Amino acid sequence: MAKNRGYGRAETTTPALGSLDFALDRGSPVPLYYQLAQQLEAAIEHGVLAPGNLLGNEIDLSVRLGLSRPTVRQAIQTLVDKGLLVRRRGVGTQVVHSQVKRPLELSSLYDDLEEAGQGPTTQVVRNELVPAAPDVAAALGIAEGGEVTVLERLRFTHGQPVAFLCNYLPAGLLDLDTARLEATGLYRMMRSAGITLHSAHQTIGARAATAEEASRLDEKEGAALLTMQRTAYDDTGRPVEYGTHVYRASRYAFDFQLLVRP
Amino acid sequence: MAKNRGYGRAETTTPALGSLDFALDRGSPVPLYYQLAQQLEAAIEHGVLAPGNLLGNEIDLSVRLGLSRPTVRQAIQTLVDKGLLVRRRGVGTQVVHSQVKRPLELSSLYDDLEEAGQGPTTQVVRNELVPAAPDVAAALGIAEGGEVTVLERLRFTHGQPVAFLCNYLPAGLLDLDTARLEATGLYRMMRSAGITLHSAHQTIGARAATAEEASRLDEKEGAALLTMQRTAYDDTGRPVEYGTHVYRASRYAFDFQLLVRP
DNA sequence: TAGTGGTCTAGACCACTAT
DNA sequence: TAGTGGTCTAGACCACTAA
Repeated sequence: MAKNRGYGRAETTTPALGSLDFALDRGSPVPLYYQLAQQLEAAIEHGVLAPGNLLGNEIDLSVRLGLSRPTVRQAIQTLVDKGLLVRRRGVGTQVVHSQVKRPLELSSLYDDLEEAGQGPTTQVVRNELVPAAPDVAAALGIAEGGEVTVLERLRFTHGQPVAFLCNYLPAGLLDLDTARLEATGLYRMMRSAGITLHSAHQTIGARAATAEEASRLDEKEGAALLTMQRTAYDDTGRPVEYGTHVYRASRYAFDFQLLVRP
Repeated sequence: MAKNRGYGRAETTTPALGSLDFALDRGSPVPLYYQLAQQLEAAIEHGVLAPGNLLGNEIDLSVRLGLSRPTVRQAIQTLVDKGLLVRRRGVGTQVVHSQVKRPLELSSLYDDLEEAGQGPTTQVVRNELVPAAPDVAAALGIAEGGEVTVLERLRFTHGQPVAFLCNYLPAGLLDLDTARLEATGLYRMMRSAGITLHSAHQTIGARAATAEEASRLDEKEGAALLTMQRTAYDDTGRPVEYGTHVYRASRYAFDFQLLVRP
């Protein structure tokens, strides 16, 4: 009995990849497996490798490319991790039917808006050192009453307010120049300060706007707002930012791609 | 100049791990790297390996365990992928300071509620075959007007409505028995039918409740609701489900853990 | 300079899938 | 049965970090 579904599409189409030539540069500092992965990804992106296409077995590939099998496997694995390829024992490696574009990102509102061509601007409302409230202290792993930077910003696109952002950061983590904060996003400033974000915990909810929020965001009192709380961690697992954000639901929604880890 | 932050914690604590003994069973069908990864994870979970602890270099580890270095690396890599360990060239491998519990999940409302001890129940409002509307057809990659199953459910906890779920599935994908749908979740039914979810695209937003939604969810008209649209794909990338969900913001919020892929 | 992880090789055997 | 990916070994050299 097939454990399978009644609506089929051909599992394989063409063996393909025969004439595909990959240019590997052994002199480059870029790892060989990475060069291969990039070129495979480009081939998939450009449709040279169509969904359902088999990639050919790893041994042949490694011989043709003059690489060892583990190296080829490493290249393939990175694309499997990205969700572009699927491996099936006894079958082969094939291009996933429907592609996943953004595997997952710790999204930055500023980057999101800029990418969407929304020309974001920022107005810093508050930027000072304060003693940590209990929730902030807990989120940042700091003693209650310890110094933290509080940052309140209004974000606009096309002159319209989109969100009110309140963030807390460990004091001294970063030079939070107000002018730079208005010219770029917080995450970009952290990145350029050598802080690499690694993970985050997010809670997304909704509620009605208070009178104050309504006036700040140019909504009516009681309008639906989207809320997000986020704690972000750097690559050693130290909390580097805790934020409470409020978005106008009429102008913003969260959009992600999820991958299920096997 | 240090690219580093002014609030420090010691980078390393104890070399540790000296007496930690791992039991590897070569007769087991479970891969060696996986056995090692599990035992390392358990040691971290139980605090035997504390945050900041160095793991000792890979060569020594492999000698001590009687494994080859690539096998040990593979074990470590899976934990790095999970966000439990950090590797630094020239430094070593250490346990992340603040741990990430759920790296990421394609969350199922039913499972979420059950896990939270909320005893979810479901009422199937509608379960029939209909021709696909344009948006549904586009999401499922099916011809417009083609047959799809439409499923409308109300989900409760403690007798209170939490969400109204509307899902579309390719016709014939799954046997959608109403009784089973009321006893369990849709994703569980898909999983037990051999469909392995692989990725999904989600949009989360908010809006005010319409009169109809308000009466269904026991809210007032205009109350803030949390909305989600999701298209889920199986491991070959075929869309297997498209859904439009509405949650009572007063009773539900989305909660995730995000990992940034390097 | 010594020690670490990052990359790479050239094999081997096994488990699973399809025919 | 033939072909595939999954796992594993025992080395090698390099790039980076810290002292």
